[in-house]
Amino acid sequence: MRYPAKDTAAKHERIVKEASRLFRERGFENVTVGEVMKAAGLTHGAFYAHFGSKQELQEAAVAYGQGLTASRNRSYGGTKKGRRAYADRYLSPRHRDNPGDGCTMAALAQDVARSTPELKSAFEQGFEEILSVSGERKEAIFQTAALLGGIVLARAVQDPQLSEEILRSVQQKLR
Amino acid sequence: MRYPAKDTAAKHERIVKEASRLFRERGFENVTVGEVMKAAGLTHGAFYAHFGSKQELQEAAVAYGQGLTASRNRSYGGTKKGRRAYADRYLSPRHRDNPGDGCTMAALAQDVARSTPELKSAFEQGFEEILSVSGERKEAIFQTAALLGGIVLARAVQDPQLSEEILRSVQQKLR
DNA sequence: TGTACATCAGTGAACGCGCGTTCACTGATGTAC
DNA sequence: TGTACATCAGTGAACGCGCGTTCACTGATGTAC
Repeated sequence: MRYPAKDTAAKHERIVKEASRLFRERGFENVTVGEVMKAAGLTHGAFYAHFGSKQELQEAAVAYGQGLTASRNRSYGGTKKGRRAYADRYLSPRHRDNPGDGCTMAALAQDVARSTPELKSAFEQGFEEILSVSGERKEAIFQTAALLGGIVLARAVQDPQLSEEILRSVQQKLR
Repeated sequence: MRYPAKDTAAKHERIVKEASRLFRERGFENVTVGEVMKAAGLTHGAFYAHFGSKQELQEAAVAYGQGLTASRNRSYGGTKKGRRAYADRYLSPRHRDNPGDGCTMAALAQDVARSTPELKSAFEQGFEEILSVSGERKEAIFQTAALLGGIVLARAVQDPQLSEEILRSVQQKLR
């Protein structure tokens, strides 16, 4: 049957949102199109009414996720104080343990690095937006790298104490 | 037919070595058992004479790769000067463009983060070894995070100029 | 405003391919006597 | 030292499953008159 045109955009956005969350939680390869559609409250066949391929969804999801991070950054401002507060939040156990709600770069940067130019461009565009709201450029690049590396390491080790130590060390050194 | 026992260990190591390289280049999910075995000069069926599963190979490959990084770190020493020289090499275009020969953490940390406790343990053990040869602990953790974040970002963006800028920025800030 | 009809988002079965894994088989090596 | 035989790394075909994608079909919505 034909569905209300006014709902289409909302459904589209729901697909992107759920995809972004699931991809951040598990990576592109470990999330199926079917899972994303189910999370969005639809069946898998409908997917191709919204996107040409899973690859396209990845691009939309990365762009969306980078936008979220940019918004979050913006709310802290580009001052030294703002950056420090952002760093504390970024390097928290809560962020570490909830990649699905967290930074897209911290969850998917390596997958993006191995992927297509289109996906890298989506990543890059978001990264530039993040830089543009984070104060002095070189400083912002460095802080992003340190934060990213810190949380990635904290997520990759098994021992909770070591994980905490990593978060604390990066946090302190960044002050 | 039965094969010379003296060659078995060498073949085993070749499998791990090629797996480590291929995984670093493309990630666990984008490398097949068959490809690894072909790279090692064997057919895929023989794989299960060496490993119980692909998962086990991932663990061996990460342990091996982390060992390589530890050796490299060791050769630079834990002095301030050594760390700086290491950082310059780590943040080079050459390292960025050759993940297969590069740091395992920079290539696979996010994949490890999503994987099993066993894999995280292999990663962690190597990380501790790296720390143990890198001078003052907190300093070493921070530097590792910044280097990791820097190269991961440099690999994930599409524009070569931005990529260079990221490498340079992290390099300079780390001095 | 009412009526006929074309549209197209969504459904769910099916397709086809690739991958991890299994398995029957091989035959030189290593071992027991 | 020689001989009989068991072993097992390696081969290559096959299996089974999951996934991305396709497709025939549905029927309320939107449109033309």
